[in-house]
Amino acid sequence: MLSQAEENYLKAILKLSQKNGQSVSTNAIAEELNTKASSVSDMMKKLSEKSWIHYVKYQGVSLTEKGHSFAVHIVRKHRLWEVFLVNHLNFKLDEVHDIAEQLEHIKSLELVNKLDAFLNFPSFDPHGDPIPNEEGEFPKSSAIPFSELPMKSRGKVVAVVMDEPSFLKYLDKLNISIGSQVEIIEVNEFDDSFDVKINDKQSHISFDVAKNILISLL
Amino acid sequence: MLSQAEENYLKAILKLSQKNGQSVSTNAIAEELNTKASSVSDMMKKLSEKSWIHYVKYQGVSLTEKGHSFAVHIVRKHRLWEVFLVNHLNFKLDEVHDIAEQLEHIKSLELVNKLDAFLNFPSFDPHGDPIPNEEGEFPKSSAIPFSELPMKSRGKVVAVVMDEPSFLKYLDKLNISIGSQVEIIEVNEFDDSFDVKINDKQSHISFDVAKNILISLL
DNA sequence: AATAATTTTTAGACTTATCTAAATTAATAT
DNA sequence: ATATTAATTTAGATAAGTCTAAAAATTATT
Ligand SMILES: [Mn+2]
Ligand SMILES: [Mn+2]
Ligand SMILES: [Mn+2]
Ligand SMILES: [Mn+2]
Repeated sequence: MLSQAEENYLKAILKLSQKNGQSVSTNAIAEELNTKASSVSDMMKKLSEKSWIHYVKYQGVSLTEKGHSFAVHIVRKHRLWEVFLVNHLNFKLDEVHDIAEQLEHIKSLELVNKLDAFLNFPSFDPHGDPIPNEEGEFPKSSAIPFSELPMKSRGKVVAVVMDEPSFLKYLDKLNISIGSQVEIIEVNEFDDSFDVKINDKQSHISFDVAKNILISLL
Repeated sequence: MLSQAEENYLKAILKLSQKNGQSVSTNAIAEELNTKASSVSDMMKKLSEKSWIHYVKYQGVSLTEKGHSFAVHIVRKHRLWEVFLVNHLNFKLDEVHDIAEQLEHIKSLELVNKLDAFLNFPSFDPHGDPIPNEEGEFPKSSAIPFSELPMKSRGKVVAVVMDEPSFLKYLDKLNISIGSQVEIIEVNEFDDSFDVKINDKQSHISFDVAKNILISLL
């Protein structure tokens, strides 16, 4: 069974390899985890012996298939807990990361899947990051949060992340429902809100609302 | 900040001193935690230096005030998580302990209190064990689960642990509400169910129902 | 291609938590 | 009161994870 430290290393390697592609350097991992390069070297040797990563001295590391799917599983747990904390315990967006950083290490497959069901199988976390399903598959990339819709492009609402009645009621008021056509007209920098078109009618929505609406590009 | 190991030791000491009163022996702790007496001795020295326990060599240990209230806090977390797992994630009674054993170590006062509120400030966990409040006070002992009402004695329903609509509806059908007079007539060993009187009318309830109804003795 | 700068690894030390085996203290029985 | 037994502590090892400082390898620069 993986230690908490080992899990954090795997997650860091996943994050860095997703960002920069190819193999990940010792220094990059050290920086990501606020530790020293020498500690990373030690750990890489260990993870490599256990076949979680491919490691050639001085050449950087990459995840094995086994390592990759485990790292994805930790990310899944992290993001599901964040959904719980924000949607059900009323935490603010900026308060949940550190707690999820701990909760992601709780070991119980049943717990993860029951939590997933309880949350209604969300596809994105409160920060708009995609949540892999039980099989480790990320939601189809065609669905993105409204808040990340490219300028000028049009999209169709395909899902809603949050299931709070008050939120759904508010969407109703905004005339947003599954299937609505949407488009971002302008981003207001100072509060991250958006001037938008909903079914060709001009409207205005906050970032908090936009990130909870999933769009498929047209 | 306490390590997970230290927290488990404090909790074990609390549990043993609640059961047997007075000071707790090295061997008792070792057995409770499935470890060796020598490991316990080492840890006692450490906890004592940090003022979590009173420790005199060969004389056993007891919690300091600080140690006691911290241990109670861990118990609080453990039991609140158990309520969440059973009432909201549909875990069975026997499946939650090991998971709560991990969750109890998550560090965030805000999390505990928000969870408490989300669960509606329950007084007992799914096993019928009392849950201390934020101040570390256990629910007044006059309230006990129906399932622990002594034979022949009568009691009054003062609270309901579970807040599931389906459960409340079922209580309604059984004619049980706050203030109802209840009495246990007989315990059916093979399924732990009870023959009872509710407002002097004979009825039958399962253990699962009985443990979620809080009684104050008349 | 040789040198300098940077990155990475190794060597050695430290902390936490655990163990086995031996020594010590306390409790019990003669 | 001694001797025996049981409980507890100490001594010495080990494993995980981290660190600093030094050595080695790689990369960049002249
Ligand atoms: Mn973490
Ligand atoms: Mn997130
Ligand atoms: Mn525990
Ligand atoms: Mn319990």
